[in-house]
Amino acid sequence: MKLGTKGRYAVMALVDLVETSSGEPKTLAEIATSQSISLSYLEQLFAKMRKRGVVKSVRGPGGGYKLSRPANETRLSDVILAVDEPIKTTRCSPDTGRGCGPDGQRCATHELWDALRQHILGFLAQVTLADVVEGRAGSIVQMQRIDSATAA
Amino acid sequence: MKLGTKGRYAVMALVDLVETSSGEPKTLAEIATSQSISLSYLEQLFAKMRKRGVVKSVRGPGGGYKLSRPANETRLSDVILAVDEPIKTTRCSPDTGRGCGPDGQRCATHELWDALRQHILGFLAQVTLADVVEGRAGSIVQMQRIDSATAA
DNA sequence: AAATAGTTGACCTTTAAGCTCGGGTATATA
DNA sequence: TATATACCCGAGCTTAAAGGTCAACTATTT
Repeated sequence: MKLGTKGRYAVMALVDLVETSSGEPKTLAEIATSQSISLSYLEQLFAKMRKRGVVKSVRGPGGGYKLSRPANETRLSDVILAVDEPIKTTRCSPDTGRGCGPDGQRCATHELWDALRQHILGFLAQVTLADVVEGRAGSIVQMQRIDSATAA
Repeated sequence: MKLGTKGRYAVMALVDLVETSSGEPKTLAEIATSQSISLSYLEQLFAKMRKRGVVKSVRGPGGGYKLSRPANETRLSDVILAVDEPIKTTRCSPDTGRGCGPDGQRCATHELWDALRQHILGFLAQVTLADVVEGRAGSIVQMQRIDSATAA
């Protein structure tokens, strides 16, 4: 997970795209102006989203971008994974060789961060663009401890 | 949320502390060696955790650090919040003035990131140090979509 | 007093996030 | 076929912050 500005800008731009949708593709220049984001930066973000199939592009005059699928089928996890690159929660493994020894303890925390990452992705996969636009993003996902023992 | 190395190192160090616990306080120098983390860096982390009440220190010869409370009552959210400082999911509000106009659209995404942050914290609050040590951190928290409408 | 061990804060170093620039390629209209 | 529009792409700059070190100090025990 990254959760930098890229993900934020991408979602903001897509929200803008949904709200002003009219069937016709919308140009990045318009979005850049109304959201005050650099055009070049937007181009990078949309290029990535296009590769991931989140949006479609129409070239030439009158062209622009459209969502590939309806807003209520566009998951935020797709958006974030498209623009915010891989992930890197651990430096273990064949990285620096530091931390994480061969003593087995390594995997205890390793497993934890994996679980957290999965959890975040799970959340984002449950929320769609439509949820965000319609302001119900905050109250859609519920969470609870499964386990019985040792809960303080 | 931050989720940098600080949080990782802090948890690793505390796991080490729990696993080798014997009632007696443990010195940072020992942890530094066995986890191959810089001593000075550890000192910074533990100082923060002490201020937050996660650990207690004992000074002088024979001194060191101990957990303030049992491992199964030490929540990871306390640890992370102690070492990984504030949070900063949005640049809206009176920051740069960019993004987030007075057009109301601002709060749509704003609310989303808040929800995500809350969700992450919620997760970390459900998992204790004991969970990590005993390797059950991965399968403790469950999540589901509440809402009925519009789920794709 | 002497050794141990925590405490503090300034400061250096490196990475990568964030953003810009300049040139290219496709397509639609005239 | 010319021209304007708008997407496409990759190199590269800049800066904030994350990651980590150093040195000096204070408290406590033996």
